[in-house]
Amino acid sequence: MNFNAWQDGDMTTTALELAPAAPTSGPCCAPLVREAADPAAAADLARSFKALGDPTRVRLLSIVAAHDGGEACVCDLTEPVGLSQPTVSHHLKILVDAGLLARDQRGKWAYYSVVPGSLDRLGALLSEAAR
Amino acid sequence: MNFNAWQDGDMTTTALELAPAAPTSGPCCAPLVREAADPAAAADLARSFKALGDPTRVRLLSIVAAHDGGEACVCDLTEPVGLSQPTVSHHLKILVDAGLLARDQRGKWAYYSVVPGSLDRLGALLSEAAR
DNA sequence: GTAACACATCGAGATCCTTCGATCTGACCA
DNA sequence: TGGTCAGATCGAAGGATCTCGATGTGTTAC
Repeated sequence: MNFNAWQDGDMTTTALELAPAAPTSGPCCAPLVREAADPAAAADLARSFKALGDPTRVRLLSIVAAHDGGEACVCDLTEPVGLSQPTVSHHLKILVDAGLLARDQRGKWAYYSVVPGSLDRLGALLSEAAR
Repeated sequence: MNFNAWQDGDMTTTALELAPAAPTSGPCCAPLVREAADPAAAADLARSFKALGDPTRVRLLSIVAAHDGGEACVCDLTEPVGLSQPTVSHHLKILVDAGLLARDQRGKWAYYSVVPGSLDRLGALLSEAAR
């Protein structure tokens, strides 16, 4: 997993070529509004993105994916992110609840791994959303 | 833009076939940790996802994209999401700051539109992250 | 049985986020 | 010049989130 490419890109927020048909006066509020994402679908989506909306959780996900065997226990994660064990445990629970990480208890250790396809699914949804 | 497909899927959080080499006893904390995403890159990524981590903002993005000409003004958005004008303005600012929406002032109206490629870029990053 | 260990859960404090009414800024019109 | 409209900005209230130390739970080792 390579999240570092995010930094190197040219995320230019260029001005858009706006549709010429847009009026500059008169009533601007068209009565019909195409509701592309209903509230329930939006809430589901937002829940997944919210889990990725914390730098610590992005790092945890990344470290787990890059770890030997694609899995890591809590004690592997506290030191790299520089947070306490309860805090790391809290973030891992959020990632599990979002369906991004899976938890497997083996003996006294809890092993976390990335759920296959979960990131792909989110990514595909974003890539296709703009069409 | 169709965000509704998110609801229909089978986002199964199946148990993973875990690597058999993982030890069930002995020291579990390997000294070397491959840091896949450095803190700065993780923070940048999290900032983008955090903008998408609110159901209202997902709906706003979706409504803007589905609107005539791919753009909409604030007065087109307050009624569909059922929130006050200052609140909608606040959410739009967050989406603009995240590079997902562009703002263009024409006369006394402010038109918002999805920044081309911004969602694709995030989506591609997620799709490739798991590799 | 008892001790040690890995991890989850439980408050609590600090901070951030969402939302609103009120107000301010510009643009347009008479 | 004054009025109206679209939208941004400004506090403030309420709730959610992040983080921690303390503690509980289950497993392993002696």
